[in-house]
Amino acid sequence: MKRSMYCGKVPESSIGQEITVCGWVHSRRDHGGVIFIDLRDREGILQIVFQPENVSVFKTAENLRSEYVLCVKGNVRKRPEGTLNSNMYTGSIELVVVEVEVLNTSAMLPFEISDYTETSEELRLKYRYLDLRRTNFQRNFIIRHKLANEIRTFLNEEGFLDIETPFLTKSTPEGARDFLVPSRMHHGNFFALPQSPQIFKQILMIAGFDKYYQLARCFRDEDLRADRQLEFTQIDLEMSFVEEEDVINLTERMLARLCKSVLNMEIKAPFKTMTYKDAMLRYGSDKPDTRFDMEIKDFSQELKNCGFSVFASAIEKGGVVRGLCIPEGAKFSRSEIDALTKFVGEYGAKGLAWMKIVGSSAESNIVKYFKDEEIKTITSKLDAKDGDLIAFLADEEKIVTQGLGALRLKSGKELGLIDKNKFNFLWIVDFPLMEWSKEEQRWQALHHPFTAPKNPDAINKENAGSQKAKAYDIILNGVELGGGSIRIHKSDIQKKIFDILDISDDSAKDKFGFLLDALTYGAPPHGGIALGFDRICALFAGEDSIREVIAFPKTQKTLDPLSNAPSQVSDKQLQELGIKVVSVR
RNA sequence: GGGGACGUGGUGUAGUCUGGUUUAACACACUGCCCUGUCAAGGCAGAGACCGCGGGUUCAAAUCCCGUCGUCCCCGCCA
Repeated sequence: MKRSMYCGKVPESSIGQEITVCGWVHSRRDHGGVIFIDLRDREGILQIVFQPENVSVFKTAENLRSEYVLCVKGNVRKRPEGTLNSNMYTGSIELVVVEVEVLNTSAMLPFEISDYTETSEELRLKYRYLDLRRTNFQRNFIIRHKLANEIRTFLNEEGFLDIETPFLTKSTPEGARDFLVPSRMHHGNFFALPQSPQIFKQILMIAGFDKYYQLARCFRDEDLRADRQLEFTQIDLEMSFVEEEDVINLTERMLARLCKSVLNMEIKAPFKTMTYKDAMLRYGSDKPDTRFDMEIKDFSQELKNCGFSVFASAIEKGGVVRGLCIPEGAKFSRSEIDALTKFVGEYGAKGLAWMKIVGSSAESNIVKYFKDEEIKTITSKLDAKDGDLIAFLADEEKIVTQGLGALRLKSGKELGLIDKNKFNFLWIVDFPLMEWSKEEQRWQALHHPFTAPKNPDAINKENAGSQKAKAYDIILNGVELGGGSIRIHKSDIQKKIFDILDISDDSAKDKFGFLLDALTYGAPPHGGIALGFDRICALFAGEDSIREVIAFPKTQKTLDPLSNAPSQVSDKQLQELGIKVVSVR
């Protein structure tokens, strides 16, 4: 018997035909005199009917169990009146068995392959091949494939060339921790797996390829989160002879096309744009979720002379006072407010000041320190209404921004203010080029040190903090999909930037010398963007974690329960690589 | 490196706060039987866990304490 169709794709028009399908026993409903099997393949489910007239086939059906693999030949027919299932594509038809072959049996499953129960992720990952049989996974990876395919088609049409860059590259200690690969031929030397193809794609521009793209695997040896894995895929692209708006425009057209072709969703371009400064001030985040309002307001001017010493002194020390109105928060109990205080404490806030709005007045232990007009300013600026809670943070700007930003997001989620059907794309622009690192006492690039300044002639060590970058991040529903920039294409400017970043000539030469050299041989103006492909897949599939769109992910402790990686290696292997294990933690 | 939540038959959970009524409960899955229109099928019967692991307190521990391991979430980190 040879398969002629996918179970999930049998059309109503095939009624009356004899077809052959293959798949897994999804469920079995034995009525004694008639047995139904839901046969599942990657496209969906088809109901198979076994009737007692066909004695040998019926006997086989009585012994079928979950996840047995079958090949079934039968006749497609319309289901009898009143037995239609409108929840499935094949719900109006069924296959009456003529012949069945059991291709394989299955042991009892370690967990149910059901859309109705959640199993621990550890177990699911250990038996990933079973987990991946779930219909939502089959759907997720079809979406992932469609997205990848559509991206390639789009970029090909736009004249981009898909060029591979190496996995075995040079370690560049700026940025994330590298995965190191020991060199057998050169003991004591190491390759690094790429954190991104950044330098190579710039060199491809210098080489004249003009438009490059790659669905590039990247590696970062950092701690994991729901949206981070050790290895991940990014849509990496670079273009020559362009400015910011060219890359932005291309990205918008690509994303709008993905929405249309994969989700059948119309997205209007151009997308909204917000400056970095605005995003941090109003949303407390460089990746604001604009699906709900709840904007943060600054009171550093209005309250600098207020009677509440915590606020006044914070402002005097150069900090800020900002507030957030949580709708219907006045009903929060003391312990609920304590929990909020603890929550903002995770971001360094030493306390949380609050006022409950009851009727038209404010109530709390700090209200007495404020003049009536100050309260009025606060409530009107925040548009606070009866029953709301106003939360304030007073501290250095970074702590206030992060704390209120996180509180806004948490409250928005918990109060159900987020419309899950919205797809809000947003560009963040006008990024600072550098920020001061207190730990290292030096300037650090906000994106990376190859990002072009808006005004390269004006920049110096004194004004570096106020300089803007030709950089842009694309945000979707509060998730950073990716970012890019126009790069520096002149070696003198690149040297100047390294100088301001306190990367010495020797060190720059050692780390990035090959790029600096390349910039001296006719580098064209160029720029690009890198988008997190896994995050895009997760958002398009409606998943919260990128692990749901990656076939074989690692656990949070960076283990693979399926293969048991990482694992110890033999002494012989280590010897060949010239590696001595000094201590084992 | 730090904070939090969780860990109970194959799976998902209840029981833990307030130790004893527990012979550890329920649902699903599993095994057997019944059933000709179900679709998260139904009915009857059955098997299956010394409650992550180690130690302690107590007459008595799934329950309290200490330690440890594992998973997830968050902070740091992720140019």
